[in-house]
Amino acid sequence: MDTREHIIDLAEELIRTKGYNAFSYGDIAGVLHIRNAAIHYYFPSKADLGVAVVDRELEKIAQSRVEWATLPADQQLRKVVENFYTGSRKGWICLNGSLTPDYLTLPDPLQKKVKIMCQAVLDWMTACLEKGLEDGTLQFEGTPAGRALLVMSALLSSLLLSRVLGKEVFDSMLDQLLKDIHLQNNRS
Amino acid sequence: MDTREHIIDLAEELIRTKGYNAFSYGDIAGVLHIRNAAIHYYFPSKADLGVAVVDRELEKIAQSRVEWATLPADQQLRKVVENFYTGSRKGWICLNGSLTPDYLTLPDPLQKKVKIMCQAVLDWMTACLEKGLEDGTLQFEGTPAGRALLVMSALLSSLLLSRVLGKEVFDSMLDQLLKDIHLQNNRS
DNA sequence: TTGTTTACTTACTAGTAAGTAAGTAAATTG
DNA sequence: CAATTTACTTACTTACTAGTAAGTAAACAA
Repeated sequence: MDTREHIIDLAEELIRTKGYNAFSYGDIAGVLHIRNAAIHYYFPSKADLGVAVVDRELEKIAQSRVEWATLPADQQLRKVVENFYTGSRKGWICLNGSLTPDYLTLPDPLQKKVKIMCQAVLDWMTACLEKGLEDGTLQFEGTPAGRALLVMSALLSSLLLSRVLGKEVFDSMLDQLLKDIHLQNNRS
Repeated sequence: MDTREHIIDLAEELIRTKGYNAFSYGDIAGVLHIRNAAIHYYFPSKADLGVAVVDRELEKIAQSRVEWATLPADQQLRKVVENFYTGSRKGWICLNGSLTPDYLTLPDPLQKKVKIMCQAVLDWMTACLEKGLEDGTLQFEGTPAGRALLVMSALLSSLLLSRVLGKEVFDSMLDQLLKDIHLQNNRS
């Protein structure tokens, strides 16, 4: 019954399926059976709505980091992969995969948030890989920071490409990706 | 002086910087000092223009495959990487990186072309990695098809992420990526 | 009970989008 | 030379878009 949260939910879905520039307040209003102006009441500009979506994602990331902090690195990674698997089934790409291609067209405050979000994901992934080396649950070539970029990149692209080329692509990519860090893929 | 080609040039630039949904005929008309309707003369609908951009890219891919066919696999890959490096310097992402996130919003004929383009890049990359195993210029874990997905993914994402996080990201990713296929990065 | 805030709606503006129809000057063709 | 095609322009329509201003019914607070 929380209209504000409903709006953010739908905005996230629209951004992750159609992209920031391809959705309008009308899309959301239609589903929620309210008027466009009601959305402007909560989010005066579309930029504000975009920022709210990214802010909520940033909170989720921060929460997960705390919540999973005590788990071994391989289990943390499995949980991340699980999230991407859920997205893939729904045909949703990740926020970074949706917002970074449109980066140059985004309003300034949203650009800043996207930058923060990218860095947050990368930092988390780097920390996770570092921990994996320490607790012995992961092994890979190169530095944790460099490997983190490739892992992030593969996760992002797996959603983009599997939507176009078919879901097998998602499994195939994750299989190869996890082997690169010596993590057994227990889905395939 | 070939207006038609000029229009495709600009459309490609716009798609690769701002995205398909964020550019208009007006953007192109303004630069070329012609009217919107002149663009409709060559490309009746925006879908036609999008298709023309992808078709030209498909031709370039086919041409390169033929032209480089006799080169060792590592040299072929270096040429591909060179292309991405050029894109990165200009802040252009690749067509797949731009069009796959918007996939669900694209007009049907353009969706079909994007699918064909993705598959063409993937096929070429797979063939290239296979050849690398045969001619001994490349070594990697897993199958050529699986590795090709990761290479393609890393190239695509390197452009997306380096625009947001800084150009160092591009170098860092390519370094790690090339090491995974035992190809020395002669740029860093 | 009165005043204020919350959560909207109605009605509107101004701008931009793709796309079309009709006209035209210049080049090309028969 | 006449007819036609090429490469546009002008002028327009239709459909959205984000965003705003003013109003309102219900809930809440003093």
